[in-house]
Amino acid sequence: MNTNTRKQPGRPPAGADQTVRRQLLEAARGLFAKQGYDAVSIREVAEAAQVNPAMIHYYFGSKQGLYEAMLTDTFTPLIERLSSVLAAADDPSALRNFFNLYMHTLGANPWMPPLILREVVAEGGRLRGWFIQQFATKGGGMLTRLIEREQTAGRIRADADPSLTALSMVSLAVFPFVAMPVTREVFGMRVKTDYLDRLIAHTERVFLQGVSP
Amino acid sequence: MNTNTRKQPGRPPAGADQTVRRQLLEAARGLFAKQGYDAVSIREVAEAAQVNPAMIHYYFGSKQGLYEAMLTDTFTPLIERLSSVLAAADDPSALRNFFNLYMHTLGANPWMPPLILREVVAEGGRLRGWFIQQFATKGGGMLTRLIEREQTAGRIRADADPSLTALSMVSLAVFPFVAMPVTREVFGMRVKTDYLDRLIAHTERVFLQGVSP
DNA sequence: TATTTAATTAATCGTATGATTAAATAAGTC
DNA sequence: GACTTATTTAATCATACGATTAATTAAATA
Repeated sequence: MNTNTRKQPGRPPAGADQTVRRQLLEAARGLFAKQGYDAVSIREVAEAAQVNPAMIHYYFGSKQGLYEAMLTDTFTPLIERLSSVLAAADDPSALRNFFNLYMHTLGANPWMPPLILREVVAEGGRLRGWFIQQFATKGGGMLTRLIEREQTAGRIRADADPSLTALSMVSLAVFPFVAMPVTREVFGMRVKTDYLDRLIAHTERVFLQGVSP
Repeated sequence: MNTNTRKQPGRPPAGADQTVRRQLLEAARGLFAKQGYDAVSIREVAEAAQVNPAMIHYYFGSKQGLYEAMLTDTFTPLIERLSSVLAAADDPSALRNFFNLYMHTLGANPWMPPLILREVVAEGGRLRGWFIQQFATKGGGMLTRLIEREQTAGRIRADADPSLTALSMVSLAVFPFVAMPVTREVFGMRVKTDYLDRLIAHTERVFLQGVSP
């Protein structure tokens, strides 16, 4: 990918993209997602990005700064896309659309599930508060309201608790991805090209049928 | 709890229980579950257990030794109980029994979900291999076979993929617990005494109805 | 051309950590 | 009572880590 000569000291030409900054963000995302914050040293990140360790402090101030920059850089687009889908939730296929976008996004970005696991779900996750504000209070509340709307429309049985129903939906949609490496071995699943589609179709049906009147 | 005088140097009386060892295991379980392996220093564990840091090496050889001892001490009983329930899976309520034991156990031992998250589900979890061998290959295979049996009995629709069905079941049963601190805030759930029972009843119904013919 | 600014490098600092050791204490063993 | 064994303590070691600094390079600016 990087066929140019190695970065050399000295002021870069005008209009140059900050490739070093981006290399650091990407290396950090991969390593932090796989090993966790504490287990990764800034020296490792620098080596993976093929830059000098001091560059981390030059661009991000500290290890913590690099980490937080990587997190916002990673999750902001996801949050925005999900929110927009949930916002346009008037049509009857909104639930199905949400399922598809959510699961396809997770499937297409393999580093997302482990990061969400560490930063949102796990105890002491640094993104939990931010995530709850950004997505949950907004998106989660919207998800609950979407389910209530589906209930009044008669597509979801009326005696189901909306919050618990939303939780079931998220469970079905998220867990298969965060647990993918385990479930593969446990249930002997092969990674075929159509696995993701079969998983989504199956999950969608289990949920919709499970909460139908 | 510990009203006796502080432990003093010198050989203990015969038949004395190794309280220091047990205190270390319990302190380690709480801290490691909450903060993760790297974030916890042996000095913290020793302080929480009110013993000298060198005791960790005396009893367990190393931090790693303490950690692994704590993990086996914690998960061996769980594995055994789940396996035994899955083994006696001839009666028609086996699925319901599994749901109840599984979710009640997780609900009754709050340190289990975060530990499972870190050690089994998360990338690089130290227990993953062992867990897959112990529970998954055995228990997971049994779970899949149980579902196949339910299919031939006509209680689960025949066109459902057994592996994906097992995955849906585990998703519904596990995720609410590992994500409990988040979902509480996201969906505005209050921790009432009957929350666990309502959660189990709801989840059980969503699954059974979702996979019914 | 002279000066300033942006980027990169190598070297180093202070600290927290896991680990180890030798000494001290007290019960068991003969 | 001599001495062996089990447990606890305090002190110390080596190291890896995050962080900082001063020097170096080259483009921008004037």
